[in-house]
Amino acid sequence: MRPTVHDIAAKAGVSLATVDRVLNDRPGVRSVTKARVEAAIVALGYVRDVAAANLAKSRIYPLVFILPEGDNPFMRGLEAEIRRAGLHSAAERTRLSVVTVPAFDPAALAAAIDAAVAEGVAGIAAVAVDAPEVFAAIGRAQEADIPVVTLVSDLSGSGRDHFIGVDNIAAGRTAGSLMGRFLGSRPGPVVVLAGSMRVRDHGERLEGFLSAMAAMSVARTILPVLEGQDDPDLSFRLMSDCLAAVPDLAGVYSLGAGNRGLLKALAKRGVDLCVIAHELTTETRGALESGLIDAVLNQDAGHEVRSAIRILRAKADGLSVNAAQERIRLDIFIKDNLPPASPDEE
Amino acid sequence: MRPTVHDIAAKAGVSLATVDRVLNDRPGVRSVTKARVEAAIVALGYVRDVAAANLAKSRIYPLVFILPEGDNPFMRGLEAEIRRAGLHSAAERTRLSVVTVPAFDPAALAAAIDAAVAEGVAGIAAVAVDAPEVFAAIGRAQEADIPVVTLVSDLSGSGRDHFIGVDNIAAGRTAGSLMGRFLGSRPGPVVVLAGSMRVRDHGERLEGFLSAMAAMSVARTILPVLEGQDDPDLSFRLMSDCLAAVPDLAGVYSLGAGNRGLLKALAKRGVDLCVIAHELTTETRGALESGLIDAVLNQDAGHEVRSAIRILRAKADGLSVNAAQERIRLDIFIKDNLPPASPDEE
DNA sequence: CTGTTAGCGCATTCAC
DNA sequence: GTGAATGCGCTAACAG
Repeated sequence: MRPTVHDIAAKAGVSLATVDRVLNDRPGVRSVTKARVEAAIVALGYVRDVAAANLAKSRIYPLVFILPEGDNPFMRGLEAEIRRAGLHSAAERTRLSVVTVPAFDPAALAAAIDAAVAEGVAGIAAVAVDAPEVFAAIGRAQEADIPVVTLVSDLSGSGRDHFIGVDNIAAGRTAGSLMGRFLGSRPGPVVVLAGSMRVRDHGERLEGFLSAMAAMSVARTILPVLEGQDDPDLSFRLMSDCLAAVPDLAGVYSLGAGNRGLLKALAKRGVDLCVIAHELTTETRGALESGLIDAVLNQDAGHEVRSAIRILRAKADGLSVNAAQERIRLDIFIKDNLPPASPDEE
Repeated sequence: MRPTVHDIAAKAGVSLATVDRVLNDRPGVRSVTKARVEAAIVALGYVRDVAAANLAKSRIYPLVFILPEGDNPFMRGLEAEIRRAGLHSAAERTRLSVVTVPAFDPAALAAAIDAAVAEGVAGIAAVAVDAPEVFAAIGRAQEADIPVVTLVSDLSGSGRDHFIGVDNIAAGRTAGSLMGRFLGSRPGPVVVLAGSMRVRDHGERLEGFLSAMAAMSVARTILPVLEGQDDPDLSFRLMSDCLAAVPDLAGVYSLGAGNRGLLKALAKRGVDLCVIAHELTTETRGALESGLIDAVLNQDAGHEVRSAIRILRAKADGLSVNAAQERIRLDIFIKDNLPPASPDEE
């Protein structure tokens, strides 16, 4: 049988309450007593039964997710995963809520973080925007002792406890490498369609892509980046203009969420390009199946949500996290390794 | 507050014991009483607190993993993941053990299953071999009411409760598709290096690969399959002979665990082929980084182990499983999206 | 500073 | 058939 608090109380010659105090390092224990108890703990190899502890505390963890609003399919998919995770939240003693704020808007994001802090939530997961207001708000959350994780787009250097998402530089490199191999010796320039350079993930993907393309044996022109603000109409216009202006275009790397506009422009022109996009959504899945898109780089939203919950809970309890399990992989999907469609993939 | 057994007891006008009886449908309750309790349960929207239930039961779940022995790096990596999961097993009230049996040996596998059943374990996870003895052994486990999941290689049609692994036909198709794109218009035949057709995963991968190659616009000769028995020496000899006999060989698909022998043969010849292999190990990772291998298809061993544990526990408790979470993805790794090396990846 | 006591939500004897 | 009482491992009042 595993040792319990009773065993360590007996071994140390103290009461349960005292054991509990040193276990949760609460004040009110003489250092000698504390030392004796700690000795007993290591001697017995005690490890606390978290389930029992939570039962006794009957504590619940209100967690808030802050996402950009709008029709960004990946973000809406993330939201769906959060709601789905909410169904099982009872078992994990968590209560999940979602707050949406205007995309690429630092002030709104900062306000949402402050509101969550004021509410006294047990943890915050937010899709970061790279701006001083957001830095400051995260700092205030830290001071209030509320763990914060960044989701999808990081803000390292801020006080965030953890980043949950892919290595976006590597993602860009991967896109570049695949683009190079798929194009082979075929000539023609390549264009990058982004959302906004205000979010770090887009900037990092571009950086990785450019470096991979530069390292290719076949030199290739990269046209100036199109910033579509993740907006379907703007993305469509930018892409249409580009297709008209550059008849020998060989490839497109869509590193943001402008895929709807991109696909519309491509379909209209009926050109055969090498297209690499991000995030598996109903749109990109369909385009992959029809051959309009050659590869999709993806981060698993379900995995990210579950990871965020586990990490925020662990942080709230002051526990450590299993880094290997929490690492988010960069999935490469082609037509052939597409997972079966899930009902609410968006 | 969530409703508890007390609430339902009060509402139904019975005692806790009776509530418990109907909750775990144990005998000894008049059908009228039972109906009244069940009405209260749905009326209150009761959902059982699993943590508390397990605490009260103080039950532990002995689970056994049956793997092929030998120096198959993927299997040893799987074993490492099981041991790693064992460290956290306390929290999940599981006790994990690993049994190894000779590879591709149905009788040994069947005997190991029978032994586990005799021991009275709570669940069995096994890498299946396609043979009647194994079918029969799985059947006996089912009769003893012990859940069985197949790991990595399936045996559908047997009574296994679940398969944990990738869709191997899709894996083969993916390999074929990538091979075709990477080779482009480069001429030359392609060869497949397999382990044994006695395990279904190898057969399925071959099937998928052939169909994808057949569907390519560029017709390409596929040489007869080399069966290396996942043995480094035999794989090395077969590959060396092939390289000598086919000077214009364009590509290799290694669908089993013969990568060590393959790489040795390739390094010796210093040829530049398109090589696609399975499973990310220290060897394949190194070869990917050095450019000897172009792509690695992988199934995440850690994910598989954690999934097996969750599923066996759920089955043992008669609970349902979240299919989406348990689906094992087929990872595509190229040089650029390689995850950081973990200490014990093997 | 330290100990006693009473639960958290559920399962399980043992009586009736 | 049904109910009362006890405990799983831990936390949290409340006393001393």
